[in-house]
Amino acid sequence: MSSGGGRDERVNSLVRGLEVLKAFGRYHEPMTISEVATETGLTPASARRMLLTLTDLGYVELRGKRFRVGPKVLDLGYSYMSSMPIWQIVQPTVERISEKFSVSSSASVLDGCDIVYAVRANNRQASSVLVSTGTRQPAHVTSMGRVLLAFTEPERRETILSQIHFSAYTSHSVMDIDQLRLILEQVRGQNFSIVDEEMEFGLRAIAVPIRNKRGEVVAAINAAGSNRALDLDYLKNTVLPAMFEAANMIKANLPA
Amino acid sequence: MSSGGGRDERVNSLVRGLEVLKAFGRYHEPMTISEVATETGLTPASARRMLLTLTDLGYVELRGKRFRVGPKVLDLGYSYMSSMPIWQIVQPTVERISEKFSVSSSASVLDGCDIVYAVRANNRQASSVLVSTGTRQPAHVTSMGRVLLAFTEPERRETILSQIHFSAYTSHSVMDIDQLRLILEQVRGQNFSIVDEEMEFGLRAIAVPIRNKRGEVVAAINAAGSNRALDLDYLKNTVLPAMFEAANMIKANLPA
DNA sequence: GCCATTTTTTCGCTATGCGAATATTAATTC
DNA sequence: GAATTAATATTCGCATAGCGAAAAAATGGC
Repeated sequence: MSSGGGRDERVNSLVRGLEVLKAFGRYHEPMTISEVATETGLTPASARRMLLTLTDLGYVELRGKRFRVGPKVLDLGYSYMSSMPIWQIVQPTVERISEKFSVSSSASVLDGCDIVYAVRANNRQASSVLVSTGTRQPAHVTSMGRVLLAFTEPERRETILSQIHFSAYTSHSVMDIDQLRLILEQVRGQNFSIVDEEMEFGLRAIAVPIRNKRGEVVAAINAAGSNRALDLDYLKNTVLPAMFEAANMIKANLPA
Repeated sequence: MSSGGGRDERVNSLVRGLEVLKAFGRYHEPMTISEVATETGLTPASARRMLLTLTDLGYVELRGKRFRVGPKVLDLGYSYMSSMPIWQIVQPTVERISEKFSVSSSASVLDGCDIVYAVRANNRQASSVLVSTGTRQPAHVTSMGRVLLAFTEPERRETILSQIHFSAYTSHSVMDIDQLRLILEQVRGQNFSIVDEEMEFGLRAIAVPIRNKRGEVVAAINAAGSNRALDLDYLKNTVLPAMFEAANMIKANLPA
């Protein structure tokens, strides 16, 4: 981006301001000016200016001495949901799957090494994991992440793989990049993925890719629940066909 | 904000950049530089700089000649959800209500003249209205909006009321500020609201306030469905007590 | 190929936003 | 309550960041 002309085409004040907004997501609590300054590396005077600007615009609210984000920031995220017709189609679909199979059903996309949840319908008996639009989870230990990685362009995939930080979320978590490559190859072959207790004990999930009319994988959809309730045969023989069907229906309804 | 000192404490480049982000929510489609420039009033050179910055940061993606927001913008909205413990408590609650009564159940807050949805659990038989985190609806014709307005500080409420744009969403919509004031007074007295086909034909909803430990109303929770399925007696005698109970449970679980 | 439009690049310019320093206020310690 | 420390608000000199205009290059439509 700094190529050519020697002049920076990047608006640094915007970068700094967004950094302040981002800090609220990391900190999880209302913050004072000083805390924002510390969290962002800005001087107190700069942090204050950014905060006052964000407050003026309504994205941040001042309560006493502390700033916190207000509901208006949801507008920024909402633009993602409203600008892509796919989510309007997927939303009722995950609701149907959730109800039909008493599972938690979600759809997500890949962003960096994470999946980002876009829509979700939960059956409470299925899962007590708190997930909402925007929730991130590490792609490599989630069913949807596996699907999305498997069908990502090879070069891009290798870049992502090289950035993965392997952690033992459970004792079942994949910890090795070569093992993960094998898994993804398998996923590519079978066109679905199953993850069993790799991110969370007791949780089993199955995911399939959502393709657009050009055949490109644009999202993934899953069904998840406790492994006690979701027996593998049931998953493969009953749930999976319905999910392929759902993915095809979504594809059929996507604009060209 | 421009008070004192004669110097503007507002960072205009941040304002402009956020204006560009906001434009994507309005436009609902991928945009070219020129379209962004037109939509925001910036010059093409400025619009380009903002777009390149946002792209560099990952919030916007360039596809061919068009820019569109990427899933990373959901991080910005997510900071709202993650910084307030209330939504973690409310999420399973709305799921329970939705399942128990075969309704759509949501929670929202007031922002300007709108309610902004924070969490939702939908039963597809109940509602096919597409709502997700961040969805806005006019407060004055929604059950939750009525509750939130009723319990807003009087001065603030009058300011909001004076900004309401009365439209006939249906033939039942309230169209008069005095009538609305009467309704809100009633809501205050009974501590719940029912809205019947005021925003959407066939839709009936009931809402109660969620209070924090200090007794302040901080959100509203509702149950909604078709007026065919949700008979008024059932709503008042069966659903409403459960909602009061839910609101109390949420309050009990909120941090001090 | 021609023309209109859009995008990209360049660059002079100034006002924007910066950080340092100081004043004021608030919080903490004894 | 007084003294001290920390945080916030304000001021201001300054230089560079970001601007818009203009030109060059690229693209799209006929």
